[in-house]
Amino acid sequence: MDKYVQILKEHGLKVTPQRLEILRYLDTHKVHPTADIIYSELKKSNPSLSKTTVYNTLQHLGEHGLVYSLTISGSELRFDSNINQHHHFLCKTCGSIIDIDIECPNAKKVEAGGHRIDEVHGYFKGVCASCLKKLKNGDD
Amino acid sequence: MDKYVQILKEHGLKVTPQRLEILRYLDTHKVHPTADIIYSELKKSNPSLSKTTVYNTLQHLGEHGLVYSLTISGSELRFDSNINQHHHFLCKTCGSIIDIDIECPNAKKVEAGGHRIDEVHGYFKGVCASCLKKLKNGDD
DNA sequence: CTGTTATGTTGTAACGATTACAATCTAGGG
DNA sequence: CCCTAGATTGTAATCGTTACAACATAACAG
Repeated sequence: MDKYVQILKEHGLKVTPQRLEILRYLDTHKVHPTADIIYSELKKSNPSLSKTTVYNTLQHLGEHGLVYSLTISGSELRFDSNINQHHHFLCKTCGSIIDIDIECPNAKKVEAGGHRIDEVHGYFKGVCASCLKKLKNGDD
Repeated sequence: MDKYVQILKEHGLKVTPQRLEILRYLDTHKVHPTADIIYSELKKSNPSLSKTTVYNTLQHLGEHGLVYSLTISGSELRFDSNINQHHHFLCKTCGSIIDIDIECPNAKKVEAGGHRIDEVHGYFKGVCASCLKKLKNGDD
């Protein structure tokens, strides 16, 4: 059985072509796309796709822990299908979001305050190594 | 001289009644308000206040490091006048944002990757201690 | 104190991301 | 194969934020 069909079934979600395509897209394009990017890309092969479907599906997948939404940019949500705990770096020059493979060692302290943690987001913002290099070369 | 007048002058910003009021509001209401909350509250004493002024001022203050904007909610910016490094907890039940007084020990690792870090955001989302207590009592 | 000017303020309109809604369609069980 | 709950679609509405142009004012020079 198709990998994505199986994932949906395991979570009790109805299997539809749209959901399969969105799942596949997220799994094969790990660049933290926005809903609009997903919509635009998938519309190429499925012109009747609705943006509402993309939003609905992303929400459903999120409720089932299959995707994770990042608020790092502040103006739009970005979606990540990598569920392992990791942090993100946003380059304010080129706009790219880079995975940072570290976990937060502080969570336990927060739980010690009596709160229940469902999500941990670690965001760093600045200028990425690649853009820094370009800036330096520009100075010559 | 007024504390807020001094802050503005130190940063080369023109001193206007609007800016003073916004600065004062942020300094005396450390609840991470949205631009709209600041606007609504200050409009009571200054009915001619424009929302654009609030946004412009918040942006200016941000550029001068006097306020810090949080993207924790994903749908709106929230503003914090506490410049010391700390993290935030968003309660998905009551919506409140709680300061978590810890620093991120991971920043050095990110810098080791060659990136330049300007901002560090640590967000936890879940249910706060107070809401958890209420939920428990409700079970009785 | 007064005139000048750069800068700040205001109100309205535009914008972009997201959500609401109602009509239509379809996956999946019986 | 049929039924129905749930999914999809398209449009319109909403919300936070930004753009813009007219007007007002802070700050500085004289």
